[in-house]
Amino acid sequence: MLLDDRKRKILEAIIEEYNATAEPVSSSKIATDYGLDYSPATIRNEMANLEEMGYLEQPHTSAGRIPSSKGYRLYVDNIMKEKNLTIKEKENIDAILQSDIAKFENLIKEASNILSRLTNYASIAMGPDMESCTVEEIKLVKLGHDKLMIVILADNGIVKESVVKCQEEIPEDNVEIFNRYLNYKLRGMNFREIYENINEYIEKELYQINTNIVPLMMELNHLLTEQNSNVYVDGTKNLLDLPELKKSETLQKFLNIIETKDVIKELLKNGYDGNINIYIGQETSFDDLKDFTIITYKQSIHDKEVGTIGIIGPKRMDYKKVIPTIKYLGEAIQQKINQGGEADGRK
Amino acid sequence: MLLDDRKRKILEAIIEEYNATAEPVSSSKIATDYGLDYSPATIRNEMANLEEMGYLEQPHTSAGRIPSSKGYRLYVDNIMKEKNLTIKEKENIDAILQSDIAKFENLIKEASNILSRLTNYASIAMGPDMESCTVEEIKLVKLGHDKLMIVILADNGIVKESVVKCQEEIPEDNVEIFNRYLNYKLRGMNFREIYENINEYIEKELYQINTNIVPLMMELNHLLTEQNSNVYVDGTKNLLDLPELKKSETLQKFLNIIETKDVIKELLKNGYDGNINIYIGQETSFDDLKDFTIITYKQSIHDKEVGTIGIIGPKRMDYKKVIPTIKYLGEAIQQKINQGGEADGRK
DNA sequence: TCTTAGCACTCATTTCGTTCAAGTGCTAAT
DNA sequence: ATTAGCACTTGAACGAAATGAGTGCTAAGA
Repeated sequence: MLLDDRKRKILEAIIEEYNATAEPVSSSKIATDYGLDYSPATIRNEMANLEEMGYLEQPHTSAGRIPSSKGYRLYVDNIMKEKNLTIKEKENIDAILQSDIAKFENLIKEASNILSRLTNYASIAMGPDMESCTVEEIKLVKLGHDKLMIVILADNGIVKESVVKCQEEIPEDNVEIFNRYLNYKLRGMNFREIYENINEYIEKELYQINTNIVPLMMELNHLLTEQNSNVYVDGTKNLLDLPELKKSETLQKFLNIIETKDVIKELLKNGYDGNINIYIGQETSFDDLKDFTIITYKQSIHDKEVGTIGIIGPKRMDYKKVIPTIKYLGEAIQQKINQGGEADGRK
Repeated sequence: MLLDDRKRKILEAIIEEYNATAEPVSSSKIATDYGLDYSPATIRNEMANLEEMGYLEQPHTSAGRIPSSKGYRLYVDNIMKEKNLTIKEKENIDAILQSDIAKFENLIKEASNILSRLTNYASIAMGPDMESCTVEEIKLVKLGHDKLMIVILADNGIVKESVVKCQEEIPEDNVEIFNRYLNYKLRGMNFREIYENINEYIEKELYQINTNIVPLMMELNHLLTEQNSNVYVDGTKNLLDLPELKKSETLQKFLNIIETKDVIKELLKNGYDGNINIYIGQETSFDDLKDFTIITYKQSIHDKEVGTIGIIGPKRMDYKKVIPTIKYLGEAIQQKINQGGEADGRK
């Protein structure tokens, strides 16, 4: 069967109506309210066709139709026209991003928070996988009389740090020695390499100088292996009022996704076609996600992934608006990341 | 009416039964299963009395009784006997706390995570209010060619840090000057004092040396004012299966508490009688909390508050077990915090 | 050949009465 | 003071009937 223009128009109308009401859409509604000059009967025939083609679904025989994931996919890819952000909206986003957030993890969290407020869905954010990063610099900083802070600057610009409390005061010059030695040994090395091979060796070398190297190296190891890919979710609250979550079963499923985070992590890690990825309903094969859509935007610096932001909301999502929003924000952040990087340096 | 021993025994039995089943408890159940040598009719009379005294409630005329908040309060304060942790359980907790987590925020999060796993309820954690802290030390650390990390050690041992990306490379000796100057000016000063008064002055003084002082001071300000009292919630998932959350209305209320966090923040901040505080149901006057109990434990170093951990669960909570657990964990952490502080320093 | 009016049919939802069982409160006997 | 006995209350479960939204199909009209 051919997907002619009338079918597209009808599908579009159904999606728009369904997005607004979350109720199955009847033929008469489309016939009367959407300016298509056909009788309900004709619409009905077309709806039957669209269902046969997999773009619509029918909850039960005597109900209206709702868009299937395939229907939404078609809509997103071929039918809808993205609604550009107004200048006002853009200015808003720009303004929020003005402030100097240099610590990347914070930037990504902040961005995700903005996103959830902007879209009124829940937002998700995840740091990068650091395994393949290399060490650009290590610094040990003495704090007070008994604390040492380890700071690692990675080649993707991300800074990781942690504080170790020592048993006794460490002389300043010991710190200096550690510092030099660690940099000498570890600079340029891969995170994974370091914790797989070299640790024990260094520990032995430095143990004679100061036994406090032991907890220090433990913490260093911890810093290197620590999952940076923690998933942050924000704005869950936005979704709680959705009619699709009124059934406590769906709500449970949703909370399960949000709480366990494994599924989200999995999704955010993959992503194949460019920065922006859209997963509509059962496209992901995670059953719990079948009523939800996730849209992600991957951030990178010089081709190195540094994190991902995104939103999760009902399949019945305002794609026309949400997609441009996430794109704009994603690009704005991208620019902000690259800004000081090397390019213009203008503020 | 007098609260005699038999009444207490019956109340105890009812609470125990209700805690196990989450169903209204009938007189016959108590009479047969709880070794009280009375007939259902007698129990029934006593139940009526207990209700009159406010310790029990009746969902509707022909139902059994459930304990009221007042009933639970009496039970917790005067009736139940805390069930001491087994040696095994204590060892378990000790073992988990072994690892060297020096950054306080992480320690408190970790502790709350343990708590949620130990109790099977949701756990909450909150950092301290830093407003009244004083600066013990400030360090600026140069990272790479264009980044500066600001590190502040507060008098309660908490370390705060942030990274600023600069417009151009800052010479090592400028950093040194900043460092000395900031320490000279700010050491011993109160967080609030600093951001209220002195900032602008310093900025002027140092602007001539290097204009990058501007974003630096902005970030410093941000570090000082930043709400450290963020509330972390963990293990929400544990509660989702509870029968009391089967009604989507209660679930919504619960999620609202968890998401907005204001209520929790409020509670965690107050707390009047010692480290441990127990809020049972409507004792808090937050209506959404009326079906829940929150137990908190306040952590401090040398009388300075450094954070709070706690749990949130159904009113029908296993108090006998939970309270000793939270006490033990709280004290263990307390010890861990104080450990390196100045006392013995033994590992 | 495409469109549509008309109508029978399906099925979720609502409503209402009935039954059922759990559990109480009260009275009277012990 | 305790308790057996019994009437009474009430939520929950079940089923039948009514309701109504919306479809699918047929046959007539453009």
